[in-house]
Amino acid sequence: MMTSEEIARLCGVSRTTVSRVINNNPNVKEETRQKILAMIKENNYVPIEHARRLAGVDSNIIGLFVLDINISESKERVSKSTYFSQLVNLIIDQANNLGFQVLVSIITSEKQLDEIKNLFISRTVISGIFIGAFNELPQLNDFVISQYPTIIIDYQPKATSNESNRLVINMDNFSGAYKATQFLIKSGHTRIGHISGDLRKLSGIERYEGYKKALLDANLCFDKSIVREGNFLEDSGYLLTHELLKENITAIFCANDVMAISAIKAVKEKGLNVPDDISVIGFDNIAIGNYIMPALTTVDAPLELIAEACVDSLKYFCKNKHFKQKEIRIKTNLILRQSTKVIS
Amino acid sequence: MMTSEEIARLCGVSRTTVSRVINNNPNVKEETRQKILAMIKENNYVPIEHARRLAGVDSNIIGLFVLDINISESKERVSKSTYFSQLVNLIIDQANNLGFQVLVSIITSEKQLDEIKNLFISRTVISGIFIGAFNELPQLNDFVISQYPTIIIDYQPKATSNESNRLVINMDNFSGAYKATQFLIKSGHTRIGHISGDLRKLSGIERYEGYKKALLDANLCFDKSIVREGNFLEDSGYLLTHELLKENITAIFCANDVMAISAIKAVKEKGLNVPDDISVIGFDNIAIGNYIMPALTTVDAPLELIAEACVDSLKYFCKNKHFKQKEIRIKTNLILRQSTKVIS
DNA sequence: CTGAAAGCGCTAACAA
DNA sequence: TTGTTAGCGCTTTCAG
Repeated sequence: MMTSEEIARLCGVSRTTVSRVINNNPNVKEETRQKILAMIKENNYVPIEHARRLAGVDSNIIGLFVLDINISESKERVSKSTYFSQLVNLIIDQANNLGFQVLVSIITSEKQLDEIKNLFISRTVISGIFIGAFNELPQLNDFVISQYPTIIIDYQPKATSNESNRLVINMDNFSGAYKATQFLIKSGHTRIGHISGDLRKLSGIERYEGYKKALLDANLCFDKSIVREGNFLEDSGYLLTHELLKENITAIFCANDVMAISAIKAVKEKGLNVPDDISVIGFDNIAIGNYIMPALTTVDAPLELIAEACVDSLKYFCKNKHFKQKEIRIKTNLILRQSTKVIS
Repeated sequence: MMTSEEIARLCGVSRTTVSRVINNNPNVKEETRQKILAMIKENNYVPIEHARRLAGVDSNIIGLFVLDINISESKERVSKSTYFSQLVNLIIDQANNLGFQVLVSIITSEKQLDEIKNLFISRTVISGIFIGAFNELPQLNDFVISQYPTIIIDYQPKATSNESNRLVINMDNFSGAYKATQFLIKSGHTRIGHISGDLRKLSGIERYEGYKKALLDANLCFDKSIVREGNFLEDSGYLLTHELLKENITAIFCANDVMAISAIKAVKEKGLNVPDDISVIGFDNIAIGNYIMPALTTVDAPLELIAEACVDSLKYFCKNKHFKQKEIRIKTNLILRQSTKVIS
C-alpha cells in the first residue's frame, strides 16, 4: 500500500515534506514540490483520510439528516416525496461543488436519531443539516444542535441559546401563501378552500397563516369548514378535495403541488372542470406541475436557493466558526398557469 | 474530551478492556462489562471513528454515486428526476437499516469522478454503488470498479475481469417493455409509437428492444418513423409526442412515466383525448401517475427491490468478500389504469 | 479474564 | 527549506 512514507522514500525526502506538499504548505522548494507531486500522481497516492483526521485535519463530511418519523399511521414517507428528494439532491450537488462530501441519513426512529448524535461525537461529520423536523422538534436531541454547527430547514427555533452555531433556513411560506390566496380573491373567488400541509411543520403552519391573513385582509370571513388538514402527500390532497367539494367552494389553495395535482384529479372525477368550475393553486413549483393538464398555477419556492444558502453558510462557518446570520428567508413567487381562472 | 483512556481510568481498568467491550469481545467479565457500559453511557462516550478506522476497523460508509455527466446540452439533470431521487432515498433508507452510512455524490464532471476514486483510495468509503452510468461507461474509471466492491445499477458489463467484486442490478426492462407493447397490440393497436429513454443507458436500450420484439412477434412491422429518441425527462416526452402525433398513431409507449405524463399533456393540447384517441403507457410506476387524469397505465418497476438487493448484496459482500451473484434482475409488472383503451 | 506495548498513517511543533 | 520527534485515539498481538 502506498503511504506518505513510501512517497518520501521514493523522492529522497522526509514524510514531513510530503505532508507539507499535500497540505499546500508554502515552505517547500518548488523543485521538491514538483518532484513529490509527480511521484504522488505516478503512484496514485491519496492519503488515508482517517489518518489525517486523527492527526487533526478537519473532516469535510457534512451530515444531511432527513427526519421522517411517524408522519402518519400509514407507511408513507415524506423522504420519498418529490420535494424532499429534490432538496436532498440539490444540497448534495452544491456541497460537492464546494468541496464537501455529504453523508445522508434518513431518520425513521428514535434509535436512528441517537445514531445521528454519534456521527457528531465520533467526528464522522463536522456539521449537520436537518430537514423535515416537526416544529416542536421533540425528537431532535438538543445536545447535538447546541454543540455542533447545525442548519435546520423549515423550522422555527424556540430557545435562543447558543445561536452562533445554529442557522435556520426557511421559505417565505407566509407571503407565498398570502400571494396565492390574494390572487384567488382578486380573481373573484370568495369561497376558497385550503388543504393544509402537515401542521406540525413550519411550512404547513405558515402557509395556513398566509391563507388566513389574505382572507381577513380582504374582509372575507375565514371559514374553518372549508379547511382540511393534509400532510403534503398525494392521497391527502385527493381525499380531502373530495370532502371539500361538498362545501360549495370555487377554489382550493393546496399547501403543495403534489396535493394540488391530486386535488385536480378529484375535481375531475367529480365531473367538474379545472379551472372552469374550480380553481386550484399549489405551492413549490415542482417540475411535473407544468406538464399536467391544466398546467398548475403555483408558488415558486426555489429549492436551489435553499441548497445554496445551506452550503454557502456552512462554508462561511468553517472559516469563521460562526454563522453570518441566524435565519435566512427565501423569497417565493406566484407562477400563473392554467389551473386558475377569473370568475364573475 | 472523552476518550477510551478516560473511561478506562474511571472504571479502574485498561483501555484494552474498554476496547474489548466496545467491540463485543467475549473475553470480559460480565461485571466489568456492565460497569464499563454504564460509564460509557453516563459520559456519552462514542469512540472517534477515525481512530478506530486507522487502527484497522473497517468503515461502514458506502458511497452512492449518481453519474450525471452531460445528459444533453441543456442544464437538465437526471439526478433531479423523481426516479433517481427516489432510488437514492430508498437505498439510503435500506442501508441505514442494515447499519451502513451512505455518502452520496453527484458526479457532473470528469474532475468529480476522479475525486470519487480518491474516496476509495483514502478509505473514506469501503464500497460503492453507481447509478446513472451510460452503458459504454467511458467515464467510469475501471480502476475503481476493478479494485473495490462495486454495484452498478442499470448497466450491462462488457469485460469479465475480476467479477467477484462487481455486481450488476437491473430492472427486467426488456420483458416490461414487451408486456406493455404486447398489451397495446392485444388492445387492437397497430400503430404504436415509442418515445425511448436515453439510448446510452441500458434501460433505454432494453425498453426499446422489448418494444421492437413485441411488435415483431405480433407480425406488426417495426416502423422507425414512429419512434423518437427521448431522454427520460419531461420536456422530451412533451416535445416528441407533438412530433409523433403527426404520424397517424393510436398509442404511445413511453420509456418512463415522466415522459408519459407530459405526452398526455401534449395529446390533450392537440385537442385529442387519452385514452379515447390515443392510448399512453409509461414505465416505472411513479406515485403521481396514479393521481393524474387519466390515471397512467404503466409498468411497475419497483425501486424498493433494487435498493434492497443493493444493500443485501453489500452486506453479503462484507461477510464473504465476494458477491453471491453477478447480476440481479428485478421483475416488472404491467399496471392497468385508465390511459389505455381497447380499440376496434 | 486483563494489561502492556506496539502500531495504524498522518500532521505539527521544534530544531536545524 | 527540511528533518526529527511526538503524538492523534484506537485496536490488537502477546504475556500474564
